[in-house]
Amino acid sequence: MKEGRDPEPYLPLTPAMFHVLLSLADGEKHGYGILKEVSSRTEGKVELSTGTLYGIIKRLVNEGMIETPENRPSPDEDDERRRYYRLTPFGLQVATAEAERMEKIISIARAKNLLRGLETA
Amino acid sequence: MKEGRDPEPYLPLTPAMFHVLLSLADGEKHGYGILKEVSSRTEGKVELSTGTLYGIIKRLVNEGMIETPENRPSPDEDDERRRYYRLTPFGLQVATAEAERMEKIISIARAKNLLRGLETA
DNA sequence: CTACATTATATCGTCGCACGACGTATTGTC
DNA sequence: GACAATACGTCGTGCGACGATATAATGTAG
Repeated sequence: MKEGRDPEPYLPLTPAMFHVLLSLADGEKHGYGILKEVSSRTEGKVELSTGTLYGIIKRLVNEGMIETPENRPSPDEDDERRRYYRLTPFGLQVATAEAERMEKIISIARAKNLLRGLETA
Repeated sequence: MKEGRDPEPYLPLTPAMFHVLLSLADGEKHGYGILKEVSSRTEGKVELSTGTLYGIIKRLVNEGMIETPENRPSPDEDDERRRYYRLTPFGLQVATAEAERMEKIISIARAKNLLRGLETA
């Protein structure tokens, strides 16, 4: 069976960190692009500051959860200033583990009637 | 319509804080009882230290999310040492808002294929 | 009866992290 | 030519989690 690093010690992720991983989950992006994706995805509710973002990126790279792809995008639509990042397999594992952790908490919240049930119609 | 305080500025809750509110969502408990409930509910994965717990309790009381009930439990099964806490209506609102926030993130994670879909059978 | 574990509450110091402020530079628009 | 937007980054502050530590009552095993 696939035995990589254990994601557990990294949980729970901070909300900001999870937003960044989530943002990269469907394709590589550059820093500023992550900022904009998170903002639009959350309807402007989550506005990561650059201080938050670049600190997180540094840590994620150090921990091997994201990496910089070697090949630049098609040279015509490239921007020299941009630095791209993508999830590593381990980064994906951590993000998935965090999502599963949240799912469990949600089901408890549901059991305690904090949320409408799935079929309470 | 019911117009109380807005829970939004308090979100996202820290995982530890949410665990405490969640613990009180189905009835009042005392500090040590919260510790044990969280531990058993999470299968020992979340072990709040007393430093974490009593700091959180202090803040939650200050912010009006929890309160101490005036009446002690039936005097035979009481323990003088215990201090009980219960959710205020506002505390319930905040916990619910946090649960809803998590639900949204989970649905995004699902959309990006981080979790098995509901009907992927 | 005397240790030791458990129950129970509380404080303190450290460290990690989010965040706003600031800084620099390029590109695009009015 | 000015200003907004794009894009990267650092630094200081402050809050919060957590382990360590303290205190004390109760319950249990030897």
